[in-house]
Amino acid sequence: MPNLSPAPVLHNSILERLGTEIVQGVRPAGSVITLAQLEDEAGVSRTVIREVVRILESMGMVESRRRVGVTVLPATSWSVLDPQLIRWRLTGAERLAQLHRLTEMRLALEPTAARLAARRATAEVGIELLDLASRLRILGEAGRGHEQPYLETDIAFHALLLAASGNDMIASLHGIVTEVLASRTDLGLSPAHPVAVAFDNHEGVARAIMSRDENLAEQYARAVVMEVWQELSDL
Amino acid sequence: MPNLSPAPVLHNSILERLGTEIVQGVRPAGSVITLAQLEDEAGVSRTVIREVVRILESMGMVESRRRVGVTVLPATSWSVLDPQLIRWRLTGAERLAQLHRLTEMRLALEPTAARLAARRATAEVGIELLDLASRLRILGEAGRGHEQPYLETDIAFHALLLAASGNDMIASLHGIVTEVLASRTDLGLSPAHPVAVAFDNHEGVARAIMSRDENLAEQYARAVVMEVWQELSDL
DNA sequence: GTGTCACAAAGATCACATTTATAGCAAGAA
DNA sequence: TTCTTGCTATAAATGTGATCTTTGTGACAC
Repeated sequence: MPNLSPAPVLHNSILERLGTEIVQGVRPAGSVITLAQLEDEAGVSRTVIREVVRILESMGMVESRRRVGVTVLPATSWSVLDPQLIRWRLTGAERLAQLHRLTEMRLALEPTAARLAARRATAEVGIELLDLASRLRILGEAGRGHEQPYLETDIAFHALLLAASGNDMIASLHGIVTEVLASRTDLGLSPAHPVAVAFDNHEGVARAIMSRDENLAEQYARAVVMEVWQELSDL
Repeated sequence: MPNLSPAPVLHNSILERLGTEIVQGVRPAGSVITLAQLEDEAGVSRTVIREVVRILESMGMVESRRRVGVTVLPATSWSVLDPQLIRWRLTGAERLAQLHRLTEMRLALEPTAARLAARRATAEVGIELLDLASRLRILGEAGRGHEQPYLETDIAFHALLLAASGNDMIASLHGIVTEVLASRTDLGLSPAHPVAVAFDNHEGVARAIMSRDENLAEQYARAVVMEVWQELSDL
């Protein structure tokens, strides 16, 4: 697992603070603050604050104007697909809503990714997918569906599927899948014994891709996500 | 139309320059440059350069390390869904490849957006969608399919559709649709007289949403995007 | 309303202190 | 010899602070 936590440079921690504060509504849209205020609120120098504000600005979260200050922008203008922002919105009160949104994104992406993969994936990738799918079955049938290895295998399967789409925009969203799956386990929603049809669906995706059956691959992938989607709707 | 062009502040123009240079391969992955070099290459002060590098860093395009300098990262780690990066990749040699990627994203998103809209959209939104769809028919049958009003109506239709999904992550991707449609007209691919089935499909989406038929809405939306997808595949 | 004027705050530059990781070299062990 | 291990010099980012310039806003006068 790559180290996702950013280097312990000053501006990163400040960015993290400000970002989460905005997301959680501590600093609501329309609220204004000057660089000088931010400066001594955080107890750092001008330069650091400016760099942080610049990043937030490039994410559409704030706007910096002369003579006015730094204004928090409404959520409608945020770059909600930015990985950092995705993470921030998974904390606090927003978490469940965010999980819903993310799962809907999966519902859109994974079936299409499977379709594209059926068209483009190499034989090796197909084998790898099938291998991961059968490992899921083995772990699941052993009653280990709620443990770390199952989660990791699941993540690997879906990341590979998205990558196999051959579209880097789709592949770049593997972080979304990772967050959803991890949160699911985290919230205790992952059963020790997953239903058998889940294994069938995963293997179905892999087999359909290997036999280049685009429609079937899409169907199975949809079934996989639908299961989680249903589960989440009940909450 | 909101003003998308950034304020004419110094760091924005430098950002634009550096960003496109990286995207177009002028600065390949792995290439290293120091802040000092960038500084007098661009002829601006250190502060400006630092802010630019921070933004590129938050987009996963460069990495800044002590004692080494600023390293360009491989495309695999870029935030390819960042609106700025999307625009950059639509310039130069990357353009056609980017259009393919974007269309594939549409293929994933729009059918699901239609499905969600059928579940959630208000009656007003349904009416508005149908209105836009019939305007498309009127303009198209009048042989004005390649003109600006048609393009604008088309963009409005799809933006509203994505917004009606009720998922802000999906809605945030309307920029993608706008770019694809605009490029299509720009490249002269939009016929003066679009095929009649295109109007049927747009209206079909609107009507299915109004009658809350999720499956039908998804099907029609897929048909709409498929048409463009086919078209683009022939290039 | 319309102009203009004062000023607050961001934008930009500069100089300098601090930190850290790399590279190079030296000494010792295998 | 060759391969570690450890030290050291130093390049470059990181961080601080002071200062000047620019511009948009609000208020005041007309």
